[in-house]
Amino acid sequence: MKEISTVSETAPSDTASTEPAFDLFESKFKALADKKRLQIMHELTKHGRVCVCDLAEVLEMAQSKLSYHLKILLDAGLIQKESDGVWNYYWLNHAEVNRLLSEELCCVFRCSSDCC
Amino acid sequence: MKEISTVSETAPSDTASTEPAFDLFESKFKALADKKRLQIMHELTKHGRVCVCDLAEVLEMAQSKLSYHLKILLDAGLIQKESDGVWNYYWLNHAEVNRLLSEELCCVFRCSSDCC
DNA sequence: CTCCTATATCAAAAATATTTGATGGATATA
DNA sequence: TATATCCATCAAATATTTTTGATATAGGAG
Repeated sequence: MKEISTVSETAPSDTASTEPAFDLFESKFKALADKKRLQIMHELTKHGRVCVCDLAEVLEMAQSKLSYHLKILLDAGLIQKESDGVWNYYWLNHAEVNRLLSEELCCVFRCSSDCC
Repeated sequence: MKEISTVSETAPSDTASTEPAFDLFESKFKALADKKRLQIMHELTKHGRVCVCDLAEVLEMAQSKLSYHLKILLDAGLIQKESDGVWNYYWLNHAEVNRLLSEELCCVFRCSSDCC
């Protein structure tokens, strides 16, 4: 063990309770940590409010798989949902996305139009 | 299938080749998608350049596990490394973190001091 | 040289996440 | 009512990640 510790200088009360909500961040980054889901987010960025059947067509993804991934994004609060009869529409939760991601990612996820 | 497609209006050339580098983003978000690794990032945010043995002590994490997670962060380009004799030091790659994450996350990961 | 510490890496086990195909409920349409 | 579409959910099969304990390497101290 190193003798001169640069770590223990912090207050001893610097423990779990005062730490940020890593669980929450973890779930959000987990939701982003998948190429398929990033593609979904990107489609929503480009097209706004899209129904599941159109998404499935554009992304060439099996319906049940798409449903699975949409649920993960929804549970993480990154997208929002609304039903209209038989159709279910999804769109980005821009507030949440902006809260999380840098402006540099705006071309990909943050804005719906030409912000870059 | 819905009759009035709002999707097919985009150019037909709107396919894979013109899409963002989702693979790259995936790997970076994957690296962030773990509570342990977020804790590591947070420690580096707070303390700057830290050696592995100190990190292991603060985080109460087995050495081999810590090594595993550090490697994932390093491979994702989120942290950087330097050896000094037997000791290996790690610190945040602020440029990369800022490129990825919002300013709102600065208290957690982006800045080393009181920027919020 | 010998011993000790710091750290990476490896392989097996355990835990999680994803894919797939099937099923069922809800709504629309004839 | 009968039938078709949209979509969520479920269970089983796969695939990927993480943990764990053991081992290996390299640098310092004596």
